[in-house]
Amino acid sequence: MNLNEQLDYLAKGAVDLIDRADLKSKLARGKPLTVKVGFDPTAPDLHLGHTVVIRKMKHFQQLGHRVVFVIGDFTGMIGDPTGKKITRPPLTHEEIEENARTYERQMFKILDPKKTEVRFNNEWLGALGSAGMVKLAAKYTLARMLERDDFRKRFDAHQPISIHELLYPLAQAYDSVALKADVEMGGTDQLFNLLVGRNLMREYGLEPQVVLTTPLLEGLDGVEKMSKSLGNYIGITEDPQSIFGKVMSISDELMWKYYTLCTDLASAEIAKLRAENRPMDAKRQLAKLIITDFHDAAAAEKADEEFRRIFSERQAPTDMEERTLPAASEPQFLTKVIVAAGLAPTNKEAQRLVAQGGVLVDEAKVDDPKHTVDARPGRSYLLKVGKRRFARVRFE
RNA sequence: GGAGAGAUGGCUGAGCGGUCAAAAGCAGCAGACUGUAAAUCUGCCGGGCUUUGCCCUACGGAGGUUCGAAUCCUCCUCUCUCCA
Repeated sequence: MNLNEQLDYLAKGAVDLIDRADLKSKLARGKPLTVKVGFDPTAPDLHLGHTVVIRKMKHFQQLGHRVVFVIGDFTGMIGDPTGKKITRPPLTHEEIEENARTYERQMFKILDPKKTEVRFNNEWLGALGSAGMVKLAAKYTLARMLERDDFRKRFDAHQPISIHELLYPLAQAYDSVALKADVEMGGTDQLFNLLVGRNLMREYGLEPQVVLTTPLLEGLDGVEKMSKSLGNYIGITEDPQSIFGKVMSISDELMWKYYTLCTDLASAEIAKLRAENRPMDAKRQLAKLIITDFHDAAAAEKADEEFRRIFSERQAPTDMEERTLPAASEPQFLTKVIVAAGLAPTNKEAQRLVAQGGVLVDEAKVDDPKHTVDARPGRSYLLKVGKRRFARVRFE
């Protein structure tokens, strides 16, 4: 790739790039750049939303640059100010180690371990001491801190801003100083913090880092940003079948954003796919690409086949859970069997499902909530509840 | 320190002392349709019970008034706003 192609490749999907000319001149030197991204040590379960920036890290790696994955064990004590719960109890050393290992396990599905450095920012921030912290704080002013949107809003609204919250952007910025970062990346919500890094580096007489922000990825609902607490996420460690299904469940419109942010396809290729106007095929392809990243191509193919089998052809999956239930001489209510097999949480729910025609026993619809099944030893049934819950139950 | 507002089902948010298992929206689930677990439409959406009904639990917590309270009173806990 020539210089401009490299620039385009790295800028794909980015929201802010500050600034392009700086990045260009850094790249032009032909030396590996230090690319830094910080992660919160308290939430080590990565999902597709996190992969947006991780994928961008990979792009830098592909071009031969050095990527530093900073685990904010020091900044984690402060917690990025949100105006809500502020100070967090510090994690123990063991917890941090454990979280770091989890991070590594997950992010190396995407990143090249050989080109990735993992660092903890307590290494240099802890060493600073209180005197060092005061010196650091002396480099910045309140007025500049209030440029940050949420600080400004809280200040204007007379809501509390604790002093230590002001330290967070500074501490994060100091990471860039300590690492002599050439580039720092983060979500769009990180823009202010990243820019503080740029300013602080100037204060320390270093060449300011380039700032690149990536969009926040909407979750499966297409509205809220993807997050574990909202349950609208695709986890990096999920099984292929679930990932496939979840991808298929996003809206046709949202799919293109996922293509841009969660695959390595070039913008032109994505535009071409879109022009073909075969959303289902495009979405299947997307699902397979994502699964290939976290598992492998064979798993992706298998998930696709299973999906077609179950939803397009409405057949039972090839391998499904088998549940053994205690036999009884008396016939048992189907609803109870459904609950016992773990296909519905409560009897009431099972009744509803049956009444609404969502239950098939051995491929035949049963819509009588009082339906009973023979439960003598050796009897076995294929249960289908709703579109995607299957189990074979056997009475022993 | 003082004054005031509020706490309702996963979330947002209505609720007249009885007709409230509690409006509405969102999320979720099911069905229909389909090109997908897209979109759209319809239904369901605390739990138990061999169930056209009965019984539990539920409106921040504890008491009280009442034949009857999410709705009234008292105290407590928590959140927020304003004044100092």
